[in-house]
This record gives sequence, structure tokens and C-alpha cells, in this order.
Amino acid sequence: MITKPKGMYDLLDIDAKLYQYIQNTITTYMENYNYDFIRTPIMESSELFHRTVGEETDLVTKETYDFVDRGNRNMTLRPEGTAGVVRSLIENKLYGNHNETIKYYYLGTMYRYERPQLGRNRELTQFGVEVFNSDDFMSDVEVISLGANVLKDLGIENFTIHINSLGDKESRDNYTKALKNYLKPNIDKLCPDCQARFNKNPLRILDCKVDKNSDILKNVPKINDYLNEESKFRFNKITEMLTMLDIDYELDFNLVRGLDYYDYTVWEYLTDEEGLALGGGGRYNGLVKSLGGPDMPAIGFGIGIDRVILELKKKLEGHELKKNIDAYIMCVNEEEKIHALKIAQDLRLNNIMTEVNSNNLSFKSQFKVADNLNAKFIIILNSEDLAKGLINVKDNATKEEMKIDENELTDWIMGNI
RNA sequence: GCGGAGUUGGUGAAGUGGUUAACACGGUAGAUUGUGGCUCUAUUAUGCGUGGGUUCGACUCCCACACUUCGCCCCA
Repeated sequence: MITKPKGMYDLLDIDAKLYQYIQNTITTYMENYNYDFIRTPIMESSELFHRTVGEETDLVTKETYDFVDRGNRNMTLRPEGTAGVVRSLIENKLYGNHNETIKYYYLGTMYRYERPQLGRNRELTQFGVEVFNSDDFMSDVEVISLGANVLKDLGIENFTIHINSLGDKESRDNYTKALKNYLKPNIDKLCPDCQARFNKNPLRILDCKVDKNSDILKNVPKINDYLNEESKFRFNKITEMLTMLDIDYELDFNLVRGLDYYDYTVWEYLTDEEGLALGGGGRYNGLVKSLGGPDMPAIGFGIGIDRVILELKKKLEGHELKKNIDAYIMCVNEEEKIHALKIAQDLRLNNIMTEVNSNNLSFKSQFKVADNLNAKFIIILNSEDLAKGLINVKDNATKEEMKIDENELTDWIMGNI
């Protein structure tokens, strides 16, 4: 038997239903917020991710699906959504010649070569938005609240927004310097991972689970104290506006996020019980320019749909998702089958959810199938009635049976569902 | 990439080195209900993740691999 590759999965049953529900909700939301849908390729030149996500981040150094194609090109399956959208923005000159804020959203699969766990697969689906050409706190607030509102609207209540500001490059550099100076004398008291981070990505030491409660990390300098006036003003304005919009959040000065391109505002949507991240985002004002585009500010987030599905499934535990069709057509002999096909097509073309016995089931089994599908009406064809141009319809709730003229059946059902 | 746990039918699962892999749900066929939903009867894995090995004999012991799951790293 051929089995699925590690970390891949089939989207089935309830998961598939929830996925479609999420997709529909998102589509509606994005229209209301006036975002355009964009789909970028699942694979890009490897170089794109090296230049955006960061040369040193693990996501790029050891967690991508890389391969050389038949033309000897280095390709990478996208590990995240932002890089492709930014590349497309530049390549297609989507910034054009207007001053408006440019707003896109995407929904698609990403690929990361890592060890699978619950809520973490090698193929994952992300929904994300990217907003370009606005450096105002207005867009920060819009994007942060948009993500929270979508999650809430989908039915997820138990999450908290963790938010922080990394400030501009200058503030961030100053802070990194101060942090390293503070940690240097005590570095050997931290865990081995942190010692490695010290040179590679010192900000991530703040995130460490092992040393979280050590005195060293408790008294670590706070990035907030190193923000310059402009960065500080922006951050305060954003939190103020979130409060005004009734969006709850938690200041988290240890939140730094992994990708290199973030500056200023960064945030995550964390579930309350396990602290599993549903999504996260940040501002990345330098990225467009560094990829050869105009000097254009940008901000965005990504939300892991698979994790959203996981959360929604917890709520559904115990509940069965039942089918609810409008009509089930029972038939046994050839003549009845012919009528069944005709009636089924007619009903379906009139938006009536219809199923028809297509499996030579016994009379009894057909009733069972109709029950399992929760059919509102059961259309029981029999040759005798058909000869008189009549259709036998049973209301499955009242068990009442009636004979309807063949030509009026569709109208009758439409009037009674 | 590192470490731990697991893998029995459509589903939940029990089980032992030795003919027929328990039980329950579900499925199918039939009986009885005026055309089903209750009840009853029969039937439903030549198969115990895959491939090797040990053995007279393995689902049960050993090895490898695959997949799942938990933790680390990292991240959504």
C-alpha cells in the first residue's frame, strides 16, 4: 500500500467541512474589509526566501523543501506567504501609480520540512493579509483587529493577542546591544540553546521556555525602554486604538517573532490553554525595498488554518455533523429508475438538495439511507402511481404520505421545504 | 535534526508463541412491524503498519523501515 508522505494529510469529513466554512467566512470578511484575493505560486526561487525570511533563520536553513528542477534551478516550496506576495507586488508593479493603501489576502498551502506534531504538519494552510503603502498606525490597528475579528467570528473565543514593538532598526539595534551586554556575564548559566542563540539571534532568548523563570531573564532589559520617540508614539497609539475598538490584547515585551524582516509592531494570536499560536504578524517596512521594489511600508499577518480547525473541532466534540438533504428518491425497477433520474435532475436544477438511490438497495435499506441523510421528503416511486402520472411523497417528519401530480412535484417541494 | 510512546476490521477496541482473532457499534441479507427507524436471526479481518529474521509454528520474540503521537529545536 502506498501511504502518504510524512506530515501530509488528507482533508476529510469534518475537517473538510470546517475548512470550507472557514474559507467562506474569510471570503466574506475580506470583501467587507476591501481586500483583494491573490494567489502566488506554491514554489519560488530559493533565493527569494533566503532574502526575505532571513539567511540565518532555521525556517530557511533547515526547514524548507528545496530541490533542483530539471533546468538546474534551485526551487523552494514556500514556507510562508509574505515573500511571494511581496515578490508579486514588485514584479507586477502592483503599487502602480496611485497613493492608495494596497490590500491583499491569500489562502493556501505552505510547506515546512520539520518533525510533525499535533497542529504542526509539513503541509499547512495559512490565511494571511498583506497591506502595503501605509505607514500609519491606522493600518496596524486595522490588520491586528481584522485577524482577531475573523477568529472570533469563526467561533474561537479562547485566544489572546500578544503584542509588542521592536521599534525601528535603530531602536532594535540599540536594544540588541544592551541585551547582549546584560547577558554576556551570565551566558554560561543559560541553557545550551540560549547560548547558541546569543550570537545567532539574541532576541529569541527572550522566548526561551527553559530559562523563562530564571532570575537572569526576569530582570532582562525591556525593549520598550529602548524605543525612540517615534516608535513609542506609534506603539502607544496602536494599543490605545485597539482598546477603543474593544479588542483585548496583552503587552508582551518578550515577543520577538522569528523572521528577520519584522520591525515596529509584532503580535501573535495565542490560544489561552496551551499557548499554541493560531497566527502572528508584524510590520515589515524594509522588506519591499530590500527585494528591489520601491521604499514601501508594509504590514501583515498569517493565521494557521489547520490550527483553527483543531480549535473548532474541540468545540464540536460530541456533536455530530449531520447531513440534511431535502429529498431522497427511492426506486427499484427500471421504469422507476428512469423517473428517478429525471426527477432528481429537475429538483437539483431548482436548488433542492436531492439524493437518489443509485446502488440497487433493498426497499428497507433505501429508507435507512434516507434517514441517515435526514431527508425532509422521501419520494417513493412505484410503477402503479407512475402509470397514473402520480408521485408518492412522504414527509419524513410527519410520516404523512401524499400523491402529487408528476408535473407539479418540483413546485410542490419548493413550496414545502 | 535529537529523544520518548504507539500502529489489530468501516469504527471503538480485547487478545495469546500453536487449529475457527473476543466483545460492541456500524454494514449487508432475512423475519416481524401496511413502507424503514424497535426486536429477532444470519453474515461481516485467510487478517493483526510494511519488509526481513528467530522458531516445527508468530498477530504475539528480534531487527530495519514507514506512518502517527508527545517533548526539544523552530514556527502558524
